[in-house]
Amino acid sequence: MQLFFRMAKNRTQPVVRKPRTDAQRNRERILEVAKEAFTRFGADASLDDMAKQAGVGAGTLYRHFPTRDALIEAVYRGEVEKLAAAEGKFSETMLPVEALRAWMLLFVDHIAAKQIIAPALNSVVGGPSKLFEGSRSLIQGAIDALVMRAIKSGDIRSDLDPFDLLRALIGVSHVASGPGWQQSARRLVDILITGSRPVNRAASRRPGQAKSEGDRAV
Amino acid sequence: MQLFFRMAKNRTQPVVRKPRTDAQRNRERILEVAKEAFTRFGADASLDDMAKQAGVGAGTLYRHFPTRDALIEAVYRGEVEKLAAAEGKFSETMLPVEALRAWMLLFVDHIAAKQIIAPALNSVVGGPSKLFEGSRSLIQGAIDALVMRAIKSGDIRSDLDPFDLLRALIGVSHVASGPGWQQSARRLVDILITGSRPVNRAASRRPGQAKSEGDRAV
DNA sequence: GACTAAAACGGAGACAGTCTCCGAATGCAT
DNA sequence: ATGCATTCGGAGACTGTCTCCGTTTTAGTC
Repeated sequence: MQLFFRMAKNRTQPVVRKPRTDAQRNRERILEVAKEAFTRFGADASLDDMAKQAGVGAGTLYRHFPTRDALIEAVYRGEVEKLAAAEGKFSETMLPVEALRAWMLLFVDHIAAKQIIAPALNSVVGGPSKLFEGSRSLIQGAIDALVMRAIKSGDIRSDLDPFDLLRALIGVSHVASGPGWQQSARRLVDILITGSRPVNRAASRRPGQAKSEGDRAV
Repeated sequence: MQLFFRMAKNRTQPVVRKPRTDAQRNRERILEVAKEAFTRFGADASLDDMAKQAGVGAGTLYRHFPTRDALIEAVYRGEVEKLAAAEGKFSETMLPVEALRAWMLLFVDHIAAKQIIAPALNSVVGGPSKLFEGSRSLIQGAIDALVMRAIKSGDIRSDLDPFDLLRALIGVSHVASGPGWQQSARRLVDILITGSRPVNRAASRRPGQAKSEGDRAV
């Protein structure tokens, strides 16, 4: 009976072995060290150094995480998941626009604070890279839901593409350095929200232009 | 007498020699090759390869441009200068907001099109790097002028920090990849402009929130 | 035109980081 | 206890950065 069961398993997947404990342990130590190293030395800290630091060979590190990006994603997947989870909470307890605003601010706080992830996130919106596919869908799902709700409530223009906002957020996260970047980021989020409101509720352009006619001299 | 004259010269500046023609020629060939290489292979194209391509030794390249950033700045200084010049033209011929919008779009077109420059521009808003100091002041001057004028005309909120907009633009430039980024960038510029209009002319928030109360279910 | 000091050249090589390969070690399943 | 799939780990090939210094070139002078 038991044998039969295993054979059935072997059909679908080669073998379903429990992952070796040392492999698991090494993986976690690498992640720990990597997080430390990335925040200390930036996105291009030496991978070989991390391996040494974690007490494993370079081969081990590269087997677990074939590329630098893969390692970065693994390190920060936790943050991404928190972010995705926050969407649900905000949507339940806040008004549509405010939920969107709160989530955007959280994005800036969580992501931009770890400068390392921002460059890597580019592959989310752009590159041919298939890495970050998991993170991408999580984030995309969250912002899609928030924007949809805000559009339905009438607080956000119906022609707003959530992906545009995501691009903008990643952009803002990119420049997360220099004095006062956090304040600046918050102001930018407000600007983005304001700029995403429906036209009839936002500026009526014609009067604005007409009025400015008198002020040509500067 | 002549000797005397030369000695006098030596006091102020070691010697005022005309720059060697080969140095000048090599410098230009390096720039040419570098532009090509950066656009073909991205920001981390091999510098040694460029040297070889330009028919000079690595030492020569590094003497002219001590760091990668220095080379990048030199390559794209032309673009930056065009951008700064455009500010004056726009300010003279267009209404304040429209000038600002046009310049922002030009920024996206000129800068974001060369993906290479965006990462380097980070040092403009952030890093301790003293490179790009020249470019920084040019760009900053342009956007300062545009925003000031738009504020005076009443079309833009008076508490808008031009530096915030600059940050946002650089951010947008950062994500200049993937399908349709150019359209997306244009939409984002519009959103930023709209979001920067004075509050009394933009959305009045309270009614918006009140109205949204009825739409909690989503 | 020949001379000379200053400047520029250029490539060998030291160094650092990435990534692979494969013999040795390990632990899961029986 | 044992076999074998899986993992380990580090030597080493490779690539790119940047420096050093002997050699070459040139502007300015006589």
